[in-house]
Amino acid sequence: MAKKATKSRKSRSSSTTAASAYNPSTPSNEVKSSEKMKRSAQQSVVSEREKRPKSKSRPKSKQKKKKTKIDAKMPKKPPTAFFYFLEDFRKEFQEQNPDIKSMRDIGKACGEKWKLMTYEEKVKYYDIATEKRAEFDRAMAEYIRRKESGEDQETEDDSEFDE
DNA sequence: AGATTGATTGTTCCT
DNA sequence: AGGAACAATCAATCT
Repeated sequence: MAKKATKSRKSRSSSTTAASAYNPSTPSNEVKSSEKMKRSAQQSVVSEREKRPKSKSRPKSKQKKKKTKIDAKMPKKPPTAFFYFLEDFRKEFQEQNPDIKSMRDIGKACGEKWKLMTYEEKVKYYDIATEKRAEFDRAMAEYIRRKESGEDQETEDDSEFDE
């Protein structure tokens, strides 16, 4: 039933689709207002964020490492629904399988179960991810704004204290 | 000791 | 239309 949750993207404009499906209490009005702005901001950020350090690090694997601390100001990609499910599933999984501590094994178990889950169950996590992305977009827009406004500011007094 | 990998799916962007 | 890449996490592995 229901159409496939994997509606692909287009979430930005119709992101409310999935959410409204099970939660029709979410009016979509103001969204259009910012839609324009968000789009512009996003594209701008993309250029910046897509600056792939080709020489810096190119993992032979697909998933490159996280090389931590690159741009703390840059909003990282929000976790997907699956990741939220992982966070929750991990707890139970560790309780049931205290022997297994590696995320690798858990990930496999999660992936397997994830596929077994129904749309209703998954939609719950999809909603979280959807909202998170909305916030992410906003954070990104602000990030760009700040960057364009004056990146020179950079007040990092709190950071260099403890050393 | 610090950096990196490995594994999962979802989302996103670019070509 | 599809592929490439990255998102969290933590133990294990490598240098």
